[in-house]
Amino acid sequence: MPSSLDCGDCPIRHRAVCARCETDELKKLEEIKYYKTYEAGQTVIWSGDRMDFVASVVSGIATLTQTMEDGRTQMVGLLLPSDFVGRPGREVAAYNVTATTDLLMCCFRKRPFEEMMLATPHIGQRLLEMTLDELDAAREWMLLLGRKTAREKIASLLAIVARRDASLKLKTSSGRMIFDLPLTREAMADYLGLTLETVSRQISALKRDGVIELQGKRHVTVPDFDRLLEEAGDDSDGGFLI
Amino acid sequence: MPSSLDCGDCPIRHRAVCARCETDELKKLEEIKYYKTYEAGQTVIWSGDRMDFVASVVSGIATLTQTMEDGRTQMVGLLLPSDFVGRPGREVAAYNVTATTDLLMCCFRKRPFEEMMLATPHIGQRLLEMTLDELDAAREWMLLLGRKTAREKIASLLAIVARRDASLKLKTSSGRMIFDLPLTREAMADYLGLTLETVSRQISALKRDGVIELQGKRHVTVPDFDRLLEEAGDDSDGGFLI
DNA sequence: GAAGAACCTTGACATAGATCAACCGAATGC
DNA sequence: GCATTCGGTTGATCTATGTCAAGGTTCTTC
Repeated sequence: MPSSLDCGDCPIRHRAVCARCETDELKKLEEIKYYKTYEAGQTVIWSGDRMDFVASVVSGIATLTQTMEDGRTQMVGLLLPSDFVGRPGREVAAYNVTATTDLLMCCFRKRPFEEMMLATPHIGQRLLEMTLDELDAAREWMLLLGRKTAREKIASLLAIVARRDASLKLKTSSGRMIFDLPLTREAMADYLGLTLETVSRQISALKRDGVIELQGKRHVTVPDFDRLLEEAGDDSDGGFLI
Repeated sequence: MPSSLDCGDCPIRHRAVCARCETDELKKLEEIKYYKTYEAGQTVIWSGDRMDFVASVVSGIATLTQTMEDGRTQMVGLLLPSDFVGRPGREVAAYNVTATTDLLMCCFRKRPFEEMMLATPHIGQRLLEMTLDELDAAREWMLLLGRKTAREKIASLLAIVARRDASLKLKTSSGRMIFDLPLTREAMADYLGLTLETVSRQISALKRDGVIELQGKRHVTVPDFDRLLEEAGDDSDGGFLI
């Protein structure tokens, strides 16, 4: 059924690279697109591999990671529905891309996509906007990695996931919030520049202190979102606009 | 004299946002541009302030920093000649921008620049390219912040500065390299997510181990660039293409 | 329903880097 | 010429987080 999806019915229609496209532009995109699925845990691309497509995440979650020769790994991107993968003009993948849940991607062969970008300013404009947003997120993340304590890192991650989840469900980010963690403790550690043991301990500590409640390992209840933000060390003024 | 600079003679002509512009496009840009200078140490903008211009760094160095309420600060961008400051479509600065050396900026009032961007695809195209480069750099930096040791962080910073300096002088990045550090120990600490004491100690250690030589506090000689890269823990294959 | 395999938690201990503090040298100001 | 400030170095000590190790749940597979 994925291969029959019509752009008009696409769940990420208004947020992805194609968000600004007119119907005729969409029709052209439709001609060069194809769908691809990956199972949870599967690798989408290895860093250094030739990559002859770019893509949008339609559903599911993927991660971008970098690794050092000795195996230390750092997540450098968390790809959620509507996020874009790949770089026009680049031949080779710069990061490992891994599906952390079952994943559906809307792919475009690179060459035709690049040509369309030149012919269709709307695509480039939207991609610029999305890239600037990602750059802002990366900079927020740099503050987290460089200066926050382990507890603040965990609280920040929980706040980010909570907010994203709320925005998907069109709810406000305040008061009591309930959501599922889409990441293992290890993936969280890779996101936060910690070890998985420290992640586990700090989650236990936040639970003990009543900042969060847990049902199982992944299902989280935040009784008071403002309290969580305090723990994250973020400026109270909100920050993230997404 | 800055205000009389002609785009044709501009030192960053072929690397800045205007790099792809044709002569007639350049002429239009020339009408809305103005120059501004800042002294070393001066703040260009405070995070949260209204910002009614965007700009290119023409000469000198500036930093982008984020701070937490309690004063912890993390550098999230190092702006070198040709780098772009500000975000089209954003009213308010998201970061502190500080001149670390005397600084010359080529400014455009935001509104006219945004209009030109819509009318002139070359500008948006180039800005996209530059933003993607910055995102890659930010991700490299995230690996550094999250996973590298203090010694590797210092070595990485030295390698980055060395490479940038070499590319300015149109030299190759290998063998013996000599350059000046454009940052204080404190600014390096803010870049690397360390304290200035740790920076100082690790620089002394690299010196003791013969990885670098120092003349004064800022003038650095790297006898063997490959050795430095090993210390940085980077994949031997180079990485940075700039 | 036993045996693995993931995934997670917790404890004991080690250590890299932070913190606190003293001091140095070169500018800068009076 | 003396005092002050700024940027930097180095030492002693503390601590947050990493490392190593054991054990617990839950789910899958046979």
